[in-house]
Amino acid sequence: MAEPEKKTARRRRLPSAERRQEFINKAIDFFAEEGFESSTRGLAKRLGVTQPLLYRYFPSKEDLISEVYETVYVHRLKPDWTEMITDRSQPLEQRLNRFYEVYTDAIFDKTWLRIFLFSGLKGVDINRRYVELLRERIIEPIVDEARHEFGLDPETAKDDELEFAWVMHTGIFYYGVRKLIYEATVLEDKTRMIEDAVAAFLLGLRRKMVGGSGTGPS
Amino acid sequence: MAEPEKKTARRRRLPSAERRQEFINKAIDFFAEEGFESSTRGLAKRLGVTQPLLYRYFPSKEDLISEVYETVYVHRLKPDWTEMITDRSQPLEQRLNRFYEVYTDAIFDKTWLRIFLFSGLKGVDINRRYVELLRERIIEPIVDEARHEFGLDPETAKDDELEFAWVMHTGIFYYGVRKLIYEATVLEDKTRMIEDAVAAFLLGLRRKMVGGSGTGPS
DNA sequence: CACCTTATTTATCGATTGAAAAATAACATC
DNA sequence: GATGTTATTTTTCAATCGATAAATAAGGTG
Repeated sequence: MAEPEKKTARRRRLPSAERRQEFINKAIDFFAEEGFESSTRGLAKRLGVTQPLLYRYFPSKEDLISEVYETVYVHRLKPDWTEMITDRSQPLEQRLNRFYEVYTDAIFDKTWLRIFLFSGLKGVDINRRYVELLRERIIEPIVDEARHEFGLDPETAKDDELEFAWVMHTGIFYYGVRKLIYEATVLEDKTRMIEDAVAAFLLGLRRKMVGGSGTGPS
Repeated sequence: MAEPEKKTARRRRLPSAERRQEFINKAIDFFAEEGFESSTRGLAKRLGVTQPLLYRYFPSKEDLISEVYETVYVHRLKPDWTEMITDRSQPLEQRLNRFYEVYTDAIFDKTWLRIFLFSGLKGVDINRRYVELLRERIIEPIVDEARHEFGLDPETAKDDELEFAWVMHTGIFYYGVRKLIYEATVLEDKTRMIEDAVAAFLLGLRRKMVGGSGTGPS
């Protein structure tokens, strides 16, 4: 009465290169949701293939994870970010607003943020490299441009100025974390959030660099 | 020739209450370092006891983890934080500087930050509750005090003002993450970092609330 | 159609996991 | 010092882990 029940599952037999990339892409989503401690069997199930097949394409789970990191981080890197910040044909405030609009469009992605946070907690090397890259290509250029704006020597950026830029940057960054990771209620107007942060940053930086209006109401 | 090799390890046989608390306290450090996926055997080894003993005190690994969360979060809660912010006998800027000095002293701890970040990624309920508590006891009071300072109705705090306070707050918070989790080089002068952030926050907020000095240099 | 390559599955291994059951020894009390 | 309680260890189990070896079938080439 029961049907013949063909046991052997259909095999799609994709060419190697595509298959490999498909595995990596879906592994990114999988590990971002479940964490890197999740099993290769769970991943294979989601992929619709058997678990040993993964080992045809990656020598070990760790190698697969490395490729996940590499792909995730590399794909978000836009080399023209620095140019957006240093393009003096526009006012600095406008440049920063535009940059953070674009930057947050790139990284405010649930998968990316989770991978970033996971890798940071694990002390993975690529996370450190990314943070260093941020400093070189974003934080330092921002402070340099601000010093230029205020007529100071760009070469002598102070540590507290860089720190101040970090605080603004990570404050904006964490808006995405609160929204997409903690799923908290945030201001829906992202542009407004950025403009307020950038404006306060420049106000505060000018106060630090060239003195100026105090803070108290008196 | 070999010595008698007494097999049975010495047993300390601590009273139940102390033992339990000792387990929780050391479990906090253990899971903060190794992550919550680490084995109960690894934990027992660090505790200097056998693994099944853990199950005398906690019905399951998950129950132990819950106690870890509870202990970590509860121990950091200082109910007088709100009072520090709302004590109008001092200028607001001074209050905020003092509050963030104390607050960061409390949470800039490698173990606490790691547990917080882990629990956030896992979507644990207590993390959400903590963030909501932050809003009620810190973020909203800050904005209310600022509105009072600028002669506005404290009851009509706008969403963008709360968001702006969040950005400053999380920017300060992330200074600790960069230093203790990413082990990045940060400005050693924490007080300076706080003062700059708070000053810029108040400058920016006054600009938002009552208008005032623009940002551009012209 | 025959043949070869290789993508994929089946089956399995040893290690490790959370957890339970049973044995044992430390301590309190009389 | 005998006795009962219970903290602790020893032993063990079933499930799951990453990984390997062998069997199988899909597809290309002649």
